Amino acid sequence: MPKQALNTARKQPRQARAQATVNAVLEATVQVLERDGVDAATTTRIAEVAGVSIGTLYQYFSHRDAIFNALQDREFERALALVEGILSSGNLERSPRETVTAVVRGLAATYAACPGLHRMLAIEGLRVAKAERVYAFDLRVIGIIRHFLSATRAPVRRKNLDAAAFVAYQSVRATMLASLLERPPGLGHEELIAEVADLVMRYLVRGKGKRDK
Amino acid sequence: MPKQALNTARKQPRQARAQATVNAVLEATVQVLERDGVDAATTTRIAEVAGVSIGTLYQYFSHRDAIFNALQDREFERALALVEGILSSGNLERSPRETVTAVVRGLAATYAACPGLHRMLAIEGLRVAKAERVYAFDLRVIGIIRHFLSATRAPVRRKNLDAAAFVAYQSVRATMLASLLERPPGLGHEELIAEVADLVMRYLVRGKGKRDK
Amino acid sequence: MPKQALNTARKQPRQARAQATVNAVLEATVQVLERDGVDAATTTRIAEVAGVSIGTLYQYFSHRDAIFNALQDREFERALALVEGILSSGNLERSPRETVTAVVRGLAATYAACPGLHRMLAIEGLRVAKAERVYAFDLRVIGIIRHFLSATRAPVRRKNLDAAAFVAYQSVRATMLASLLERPPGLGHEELIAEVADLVMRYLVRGKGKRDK
Amino acid sequence: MPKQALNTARKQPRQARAQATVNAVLEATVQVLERDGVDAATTTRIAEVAGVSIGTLYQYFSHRDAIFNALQDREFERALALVEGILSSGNLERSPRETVTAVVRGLAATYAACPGLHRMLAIEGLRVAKAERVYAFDLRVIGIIRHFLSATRAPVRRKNLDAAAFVAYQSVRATMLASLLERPPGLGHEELIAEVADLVMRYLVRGKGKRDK
DNA sequence: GATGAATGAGCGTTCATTCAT
DNA sequence: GATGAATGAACGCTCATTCAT
Repeated sequence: MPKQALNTARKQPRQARAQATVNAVLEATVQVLERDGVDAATTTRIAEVAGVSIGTLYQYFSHRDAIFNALQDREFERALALVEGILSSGNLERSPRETVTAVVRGLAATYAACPGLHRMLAIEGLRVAKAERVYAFDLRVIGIIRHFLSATRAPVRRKNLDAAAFVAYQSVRATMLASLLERPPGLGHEELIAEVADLVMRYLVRGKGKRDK
Repeated sequence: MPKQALNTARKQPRQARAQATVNAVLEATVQVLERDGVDAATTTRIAEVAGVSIGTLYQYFSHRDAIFNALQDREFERALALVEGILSSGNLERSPRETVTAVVRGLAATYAACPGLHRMLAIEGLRVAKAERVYAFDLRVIGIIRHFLSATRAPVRRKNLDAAAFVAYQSVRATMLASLLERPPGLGHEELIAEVADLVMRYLVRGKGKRDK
Repeated sequence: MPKQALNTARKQPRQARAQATVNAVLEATVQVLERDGVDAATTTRIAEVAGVSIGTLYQYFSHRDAIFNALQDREFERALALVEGILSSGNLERSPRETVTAVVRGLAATYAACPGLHRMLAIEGLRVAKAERVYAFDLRVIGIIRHFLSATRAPVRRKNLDAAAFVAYQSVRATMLASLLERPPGLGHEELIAEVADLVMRYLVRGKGKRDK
Repeated sequence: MPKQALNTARKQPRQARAQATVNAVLEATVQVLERDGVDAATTTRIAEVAGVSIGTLYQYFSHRDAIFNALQDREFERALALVEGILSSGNLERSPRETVTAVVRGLAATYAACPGLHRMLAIEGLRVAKAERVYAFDLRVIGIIRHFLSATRAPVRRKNLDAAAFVAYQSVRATMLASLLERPPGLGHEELIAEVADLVMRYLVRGKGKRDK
């Protein structure tokens, strides 16, 4: 079972050159997304930027959405790894606030690294056709959070851990993304992270206001 | 004060029939959005469902986006009125939790009334071209929330009211919309409202856990 | 036989108000042509500028081209009257150069009064559908010029008077219009008139160089 | 030096098939123009006649006008080459009348080869948007004529050579085109050429009446 | 495998014209 | 007569996708 399978990939890129092409297309897409926005991300443009012919592109991606899906998978995987890494048992000794802050900061950094990409991912995630994929991802995040909440020594306030994980995740995600795209004035990056972390902390953990250790 | 201002210069409906047409187009768009999703909302389809020729549609909307914009305005106005109604000074005597719950429930109801529409609104709101409109709306919501926070007798915990309003609004919005579109299992509607209300309450108000009155 | 019959007119405007409407439409068309060019001369726009509803416009002009045709008739009539006035027997005593210059200057003034209109007329005149109308007009001009050439006491050089009239007319017309629309530098208005007059003079009249009286 | 430069950035035809397609489109346009006139020259029709899909057409021409522009360039270049060839220094020994007649005849032949095309070119040339292109061309013709006038041994009568070139060019152009489109009776082709040549000769050259050698 | 020319369904939009009020 | 809301054929154009070379 390959760790990163393109669901709709036409062929398993076994050769190095093939993998290089796939990467080139993926990177090109991100680049186009960042530089010119969603609407510019046509297959022609992507192939062009990737330095590859449109025919070659279609040899590795059965249709345009497959590229977006691959990108989505990649980001999902990345986000999952991030969250999992921080919430893994090894960090159970850290203070809850530190842990939460680390997750929020990590997610914020992920979004900030390529806002255009995440803008697209957010748009695509809202299409009915993509609902399943997003939902599957959400379930995995929730699973991880849920597991952490039931393992942590911190006094968790919530009863319904699934609900808590969902609410916490959506709140963090939406707020960080919105702040990145709208850039509201009077809201510094660090301050926002602190606010969101506090939002989540107070929601999840009993008696853990700002001044508590 | 025009009852329904079209953003782009186009014929102002002077006859009753004209206003009916505008409404028909707007309703048709919502219908298409609900039934078939964003991608089906072509001008041809909308005109068809509205029982109107494409030419007529263009008499009242200078371009397709103008329809979406009108819908956005309508929903924005609706949401604003809702929030403002609940947070207005008349409700200062209510318990903070009741107030917050009312807002969350109201927003949830608004979204639930036409999820497809709000899905589209969310997508459009993510397009760079629409950033300004969304931002302007956000500022107004923030203003209302901010005003409430500084007027309420409840002990507000936050220092930066703008940040608090932004974080609270985005969290509520995203969570309610996501739950509507993804329908995660094990998360009843009322339970979700209670969770989100609690999230916001603990974040905003000092010492107001669930069991407090 | 009405002196100015609109060939495709729907009704004879017997009442004063009707005639006023026809004029308003015609003037509005000229205005739009001058201010915004040919492509802006839509029926809607014309009706708007004329202060008349589109329905009313169509009560006096069976189709858009009827407006253009009326304008063409009007300008043709105007040009014809001008040329005829100058070339009429009463002016036979004037020096040929004066006569020719007067015609050239008159035509130039006519074009300069509303370049946009004549631009449109030139364009329309090139459409196959309009060939007949232009041809009929040309025949009339040629007739007038021809008559003058056979009546003048000046020594006419040409044998084929029809050919001469045609060549002279087309040359004057094209040069004056082109200079108006392209405004070539280093070519003053008066200088151009003198040049064109000289072109025609030398072509038509024997031994009538610039320095001859 | 690209053999055929498209004004607007579009795929440069690298394969032989591509160049064939470009030619097919251009030829198809001329054909449509000749057979059915300007108004029939829709992109769909052109593609159809070219035996090519509409998409293919747009691979080589960024918009419909680009086709017309390419055709304009081609004809401009052709006319320029013709005039330049005849007025080049090698022909200085020929009698002026022969030279002028050659130019007039050449231009007449060019127009007669595809009247529909030149009708369209004339119409397009009258659009404000195209003024620059026409003007640029006119400047080039004028330059060539001017250069010839200052190099010829024939006694040139005009002082302002720019004006003379402009007037002469416009006269020839307009008369030849009008005669082609209107086909006035009693005016044979050769006779017209002789008339126009005489018009220009008498205007430009001193003491060179018909019977002079 | 790679290429890129070719495809065409389908989109948004315009505007001359009609006709119920 | 006058109005202007409604009409819809037709246009220019895009872009994901295919397939001969």
